[in-house]
Amino acid sequence: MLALPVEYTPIRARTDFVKLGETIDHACLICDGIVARFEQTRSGTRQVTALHLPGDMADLHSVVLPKTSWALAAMSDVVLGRVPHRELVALSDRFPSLARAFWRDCSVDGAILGVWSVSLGRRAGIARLAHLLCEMRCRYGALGMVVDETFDFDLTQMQLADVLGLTAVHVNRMARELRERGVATIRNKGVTIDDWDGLRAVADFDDAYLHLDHEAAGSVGDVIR
Amino acid sequence: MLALPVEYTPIRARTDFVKLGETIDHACLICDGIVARFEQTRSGTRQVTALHLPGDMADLHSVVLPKTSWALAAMSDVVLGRVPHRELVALSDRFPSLARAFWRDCSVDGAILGVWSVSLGRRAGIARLAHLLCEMRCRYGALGMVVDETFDFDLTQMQLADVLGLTAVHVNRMARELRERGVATIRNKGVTIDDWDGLRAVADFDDAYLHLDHEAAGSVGDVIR
DNA sequence: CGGGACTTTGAGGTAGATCAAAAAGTGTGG
DNA sequence: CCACACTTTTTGATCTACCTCAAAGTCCCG
Repeated sequence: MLALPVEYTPIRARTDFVKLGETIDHACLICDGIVARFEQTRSGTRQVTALHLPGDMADLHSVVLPKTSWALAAMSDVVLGRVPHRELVALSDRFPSLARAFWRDCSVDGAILGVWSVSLGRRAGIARLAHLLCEMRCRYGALGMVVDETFDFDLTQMQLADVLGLTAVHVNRMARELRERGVATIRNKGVTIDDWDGLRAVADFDDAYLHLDHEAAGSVGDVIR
Repeated sequence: MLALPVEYTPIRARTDFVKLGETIDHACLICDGIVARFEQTRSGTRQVTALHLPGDMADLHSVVLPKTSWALAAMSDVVLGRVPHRELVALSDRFPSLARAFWRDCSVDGAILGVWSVSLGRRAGIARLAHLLCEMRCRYGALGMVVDETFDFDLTQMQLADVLGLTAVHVNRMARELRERGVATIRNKGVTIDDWDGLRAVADFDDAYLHLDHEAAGSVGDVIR
């Protein structure tokens, strides 16, 4: 259906490849790896506001808001597909249903961020970490990337801290706690869910907000590839 | 331009008028008052994820995600304009630029939520409150509703606590602190900014994320009215 | 084999929670 | 216009989750 001129670019782990306040003319499709959207305070501490997995468009909203109010960082080695805004605008002009798919994608992004806000504002550290693992289990699951209740989610504890609004030291202790409770194990190169129901209970997790049930349409990434 | 069939409905203060998990067929334009979007944990504590002022569409994303993963509550007496999804879909089908305006509106909503997440995850209570006041000052300002550095922002401290991810007791102490530092005064029926630069410094505030500069297009509410 | 990044553990400090109760508003009916 | 009930604000005292600082242990890569 769509032969878009996607420009593939490899990005090294821990590179900030979109800066705050830049005006950009393309959107980033994640082909491989993990990308974090983040912002920071004046003192320099970071808060990650989204994690993007393969198939996600990391900054589809940049099509309608080309001046960024956030930045993007590669959490692992990443392969990016850069899609010009121009093409996406043309496409959304021609196909209203596609325009709505883009709009929907940005809305799901917002729904996820809403749930993260609840974690940041109202959940204890242990539940925040558990909740993140639940979400990642579901999202990797939808990509068919969970084998034996194990998936490759390889962030350093410092990176996790920036996602969870905690310090690396506290993340370490919470990870130990989850391991000792027998619900999940965070290892180098991969997370294993040892007790899904137990983990969900700790996290107070309900997957409805991920909107993974979407009738056949799949992700925006699917449409483009 | 657009004579949409808007159904006006008054809502009493502190009513939850859209429930979690509902499937809705209309979007809510705020004509008067303040509406909070919120979610809650199993234990019942709430986290507000957006505040909507007059002219805002509180749940434009429901057009593309009709099954809610959040709820709406009236923080004050509110006048709502209900707009059928059907009409908005028809409109976005016919006018691609309007579809993009809706998409943009949802993206700004996401940008604001991102900044709130940074506050929740990385800022101390005093800065969170200061940041919220800065944002409200800017948003009410854009509506022409700030007179003498004072605007009508009348939430109880418990409601503020649900926005800021704090307890009401702590909000009270932080409000006192801001008053004692001479930067802002929270009073019944209204907030006064006593020292804008001072408040901004406490908050670490930069208004770029609000995207208030939009070239003439104005808010989605403007388009509909 | 050596150096740098990451993880793990410990000890002590603090922002904010929790619990409790008094003071100040606000609205209602008589 | 007052009395009463109810909500909201304010203040105090104590507790705890999480931070900070520091150092040792582990892993990884050249």
